[in-house]
Amino acid sequence: MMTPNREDYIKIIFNSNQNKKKLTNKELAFRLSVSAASTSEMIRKLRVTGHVAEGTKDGIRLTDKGRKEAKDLVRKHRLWEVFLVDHLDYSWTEVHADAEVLEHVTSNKLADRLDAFLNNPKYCPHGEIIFGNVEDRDDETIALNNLSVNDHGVFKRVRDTGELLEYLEDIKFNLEDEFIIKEIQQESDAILIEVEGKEIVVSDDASKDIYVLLLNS
Amino acid sequence: MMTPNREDYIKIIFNSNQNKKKLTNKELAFRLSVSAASTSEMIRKLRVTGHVAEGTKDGIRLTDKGRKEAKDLVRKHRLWEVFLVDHLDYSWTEVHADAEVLEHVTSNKLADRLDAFLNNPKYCPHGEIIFGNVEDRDDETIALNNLSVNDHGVFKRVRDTGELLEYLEDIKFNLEDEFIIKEIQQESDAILIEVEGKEIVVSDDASKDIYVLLLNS
DNA sequence: ATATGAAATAAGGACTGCCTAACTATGAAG
DNA sequence: CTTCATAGTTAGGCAGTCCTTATTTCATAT
Repeated sequence: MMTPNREDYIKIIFNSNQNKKKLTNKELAFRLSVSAASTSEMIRKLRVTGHVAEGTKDGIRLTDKGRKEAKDLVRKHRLWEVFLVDHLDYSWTEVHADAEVLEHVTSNKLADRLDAFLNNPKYCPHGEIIFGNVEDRDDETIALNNLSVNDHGVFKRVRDTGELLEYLEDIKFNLEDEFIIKEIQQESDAILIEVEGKEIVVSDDASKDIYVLLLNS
Repeated sequence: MMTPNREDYIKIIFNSNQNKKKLTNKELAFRLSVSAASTSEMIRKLRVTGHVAEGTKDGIRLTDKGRKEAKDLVRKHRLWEVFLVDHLDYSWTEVHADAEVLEHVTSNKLADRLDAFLNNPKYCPHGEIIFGNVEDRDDETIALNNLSVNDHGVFKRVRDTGELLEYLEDIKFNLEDEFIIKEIQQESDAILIEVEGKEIVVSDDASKDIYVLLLNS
């Protein structure tokens, strides 16, 4: 009944719902690189199985059942990421591919045991919360692009979007590092940051995917 | 191209080939609980992909390519078993189900890293060798049913067949335990064994799946 | 030489998941 | 309020996997 494919649909819907963005059919199709007809059809099926809510005005939304399943998957994905990084020497750019397939074949027992083995981690290597161990972030992180010169804070979370991670790895960026904003460049809005004694430049685009905890305010 | 299903076919063929048993279409169908037509069809496909040898007289046999793939899978399966038992507190009766699905989604990178993490184990929890770390057993194990009264030896390997494992778990049987044959019962051929100060009875049937290293000779 | 059982083939069914093309609904601009 | 563009749905179909039963072919032991 639930296939990896259907699970991927559910995860994307969950993600959008979390971000309070109204998820349209078109957007979903785009994200999955399939036609709008395909998503219409799949959404219909997922309504039948009770994962996607019926007749909503505010875009495609999950039911409680669908949300539970999505959280389960995300939890498993992130637990595997922790394992891969902490114990198998994966870098944070490498983890995604393996975690992605593992999550779909992970029984609840396995997830629970893995969780215990990892000492119930609260965050994955990218700083995302692990459901079950934390329900919501207990700190108020905001995207880096909202900061001003002289603001200082600490990196807490990076949205997992391939290229960004590679760049951050290159410049030896680490979560929990403290930083201070030195300059925000004209035109580009790129941000010059001092962190751990070195200066790095983060493009405006990238800065939207880096979440920080502000320490001055 | 390779699906978990096809991989299961290959594993079964590999297993039979290892045991030098001529594998017939019928036997394969029986083991997979499908019709003979299904296996005929699948074998045809696996010949096309170069996994199963063409026109063999001695039953269905793998090609080098097929054998390599089977060994890979078996290796992954057993590595996961070691992980589950050694680090996630699985009992040896529990490991099979999870290892079975994990093996199909395990990249070579993941397998290698896991292998290193586990310190290149030579044997899985049932005493089977892990390819890559050992190519063949270096000891001469024989099935328990070949022994005579007063023979003594050490348990080395148990064929993974569900019920047997549960029974052995019940009686706190462990690999590497030393034992001595006290008695072989009339009629039933059941074997009375003394091991770790306690006496256990192993049915003739079960004894064929327990492999030991003989210490007296 | 033939009967028997094994294996292969033919034909088709149930799924999943995708597509294009056509149609319908919706909502914003005139 | 109508119109027009865009979003969404439905219909019909295709490819792929894996299975089935029914039938044919093949090998071999008597």
